[in-house]
Amino acid sequence: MNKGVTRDRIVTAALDLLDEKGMDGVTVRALATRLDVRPSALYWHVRNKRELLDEMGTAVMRRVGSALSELPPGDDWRDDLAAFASVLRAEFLRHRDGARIFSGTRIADPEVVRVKEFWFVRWTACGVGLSDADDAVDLVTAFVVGFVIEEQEHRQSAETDPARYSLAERDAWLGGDAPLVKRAGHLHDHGDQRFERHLDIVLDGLAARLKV
Amino acid sequence: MNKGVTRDRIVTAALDLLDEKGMDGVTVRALATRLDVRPSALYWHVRNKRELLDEMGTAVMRRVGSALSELPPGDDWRDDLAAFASVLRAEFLRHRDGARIFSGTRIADPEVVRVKEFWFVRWTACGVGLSDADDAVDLVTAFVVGFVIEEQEHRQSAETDPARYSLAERDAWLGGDAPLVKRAGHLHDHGDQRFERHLDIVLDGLAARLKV
DNA sequence: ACCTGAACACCGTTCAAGT
DNA sequence: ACCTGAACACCGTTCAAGT
Repeated sequence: MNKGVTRDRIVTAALDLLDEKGMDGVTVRALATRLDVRPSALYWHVRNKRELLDEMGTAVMRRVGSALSELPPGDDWRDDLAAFASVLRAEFLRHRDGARIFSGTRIADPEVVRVKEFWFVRWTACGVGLSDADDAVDLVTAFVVGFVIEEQEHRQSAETDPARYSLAERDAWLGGDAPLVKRAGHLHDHGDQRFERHLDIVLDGLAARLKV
Repeated sequence: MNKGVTRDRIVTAALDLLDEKGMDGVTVRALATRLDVRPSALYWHVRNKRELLDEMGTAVMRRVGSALSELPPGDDWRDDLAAFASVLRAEFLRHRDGARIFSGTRIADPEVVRVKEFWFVRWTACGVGLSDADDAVDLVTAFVVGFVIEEQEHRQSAETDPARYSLAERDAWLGGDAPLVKRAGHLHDHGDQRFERHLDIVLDGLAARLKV
């Protein structure tokens, strides 16, 4: 009944492995075991490990694309970009170290490209310049990547090493020479509301350029 | 004369190895060979590979901190953040895959913390709220990380696989269904001027919140 | 204090051979 | 067409033993 090791099954199993064991756990041999097959068998379906990693990234980006195309179109570029940012973050958060691992992946997946074309058509119709529109998508992407890398790093090391991000430990480590940095640490929030706030700042900056 | 394998020499050699061979080339064994010593010897100086990686990241962040403290202080928060962004990008660019590898690293290095305190003192004196100031530093950091990851990914695969980012190949791949995406690709620039432009957008967004 | 030697339990990848 | 078996050249890490 395991007859039928397809490229798709390999990629799915690899993503499961990533979530369970982390990046170091995604080995060709562990993958083979999980698919009930010998390691060398995988090389019939996939050229090498690098190609497997690319395929995993593509799968994630495909999800981003289809999640976006199922969403009702926003009222303007700002709505569209806000939706894009949220969906991208959500898909990164689904997988351990998702932002770091999948950020390099060619975002030029067909699904995502189709959505982008759709945006460009509507935005330029509203008077937004094409290269400004292109800048906007890339800038939001960069922001989300950077934000979620930090977010996941923080979450994950909070699990494995709770002391590392405890405020008390931090205060002690900082000593007496940095009172404002210390106070800022206590004001620091996390999660969705922080993301929305920072995203709004980026979109505010874009508004200055994109407005006709 | 090789008597004296210190933690510092290990980290320096590891960074050299990273630049020459890439991330996969940074192995404990290659490092030992380069230091003219047996692999197990390194474990006297360093707990494990993870600790070595952390140490590499700390070294990079220390450079960011000292580069900043040697710079003349800017006129306002915007100058300071622009300088920070440029220095951070420059240090990431010094090392292969620098942004991806070192982005997770505790930025809470003493040197960097000292610079941050200095900023906070001056900015809050100008009426900027402390938590806004903290947001600003983190937001700029996230942007730089995201921007440079994309930038390095692009540069490096342009070296190893020139076809991958050729416009002609891209146009062919896109087909006829995405004319705007295709045109946008031709308008797309790279390097310093792109960075400065995107950074300005982020700073514009921040200006709306930070101004008294 | 600092390093070697030898071992252990792993890796990714290739390729002839099987079915 | 799809998979196994066996091999190759690697990994990180531990630990007794040397100096």
